[in-house]
Amino acid sequence: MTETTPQPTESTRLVRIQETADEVGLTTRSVRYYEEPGLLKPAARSEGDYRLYDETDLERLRFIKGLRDDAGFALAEIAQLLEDEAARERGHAAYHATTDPAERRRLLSERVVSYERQIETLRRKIGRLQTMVDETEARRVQTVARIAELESSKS
Amino acid sequence: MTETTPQPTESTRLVRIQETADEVGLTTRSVRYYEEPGLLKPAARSEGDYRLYDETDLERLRFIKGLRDDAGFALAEIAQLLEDEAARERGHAAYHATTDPAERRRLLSERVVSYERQIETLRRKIGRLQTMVDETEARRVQTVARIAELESSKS
DNA sequence: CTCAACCTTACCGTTTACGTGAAAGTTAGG
DNA sequence: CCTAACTTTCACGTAAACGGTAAGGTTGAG
Repeated sequence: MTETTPQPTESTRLVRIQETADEVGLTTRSVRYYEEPGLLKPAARSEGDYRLYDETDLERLRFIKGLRDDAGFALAEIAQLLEDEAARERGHAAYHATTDPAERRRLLSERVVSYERQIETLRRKIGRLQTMVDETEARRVQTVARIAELESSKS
Repeated sequence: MTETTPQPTESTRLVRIQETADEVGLTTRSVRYYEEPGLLKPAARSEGDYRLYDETDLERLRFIKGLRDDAGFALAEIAQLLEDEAARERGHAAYHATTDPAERRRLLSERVVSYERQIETLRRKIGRLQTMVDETEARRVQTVARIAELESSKS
């Protein structure tokens, strides 16, 4: 048992929490904290119980960070979005577990509804933000026009 | 001095905090709290120091609530946006205080930059949200296509 | 003038999303 | 095997954004 390096099986490179945090731009504290509301669980634990994350976890963390920073979602809301995603994946599994076309249609329909709910949530936020952009843009254009006026009358 | 009702001068109707809060859908606690970071100050105070708000204040509160609820901005960020707005208005005043075309152009340009900064901030958020919508939409479409497949092969 | 309803400031409590150690165990190079 | 660096689980601290309540002043209809 002279297995010094964990011998990365090539497809599953696992990193510890500090490297993970650095990689996605979070603190180790935040990464650990995200386990409480169930936002993510490390792909594995080392012999000595160290958290080990894989590439899927990193993507998930980037996704969470995006929602938090850019969209301003609370962790509870993010948890909801991720839960919906998980539900869809469970539906995916159930889909392959049956061959009954009617049952399959039902599962797929459920998924579509879930997607639509999520899109609705996001679109509502976008709508509000867009309104603000439009209003600001209108004022900007008006101001630019005033500048043009001054330019033309200065001759 | 049989002046019972404060005789609303028609243009400046002032309301107290409870009515104000109800009107915009906030609690009195929040409305008071917004004074701390300097988000708004009541238009006036009554003889006995009651806060009195005018229509401008109500609009401002609705604006704040929108940013908070829909856009998920922190109060500090909202304060920044409102400060920019205030700066633009000061520029507006300065604009009318001078007749020098060069100075006027400078002030207007400053305003445009301020508008653009705000638009940038909002667009960044929208962009991130839109990406999520697109991804979700793509999955939805794919799922709908799968349902159609099932439908066509059931005959 | 009276009194219920409303308001004031002040202060303590709460939730969220972490920051910051403390005390102890784990890893990995030399 | 030793040790520095990293990690673990508590556990307490903090800033933001309020909620709630106490103690007392203000308003305005009757």
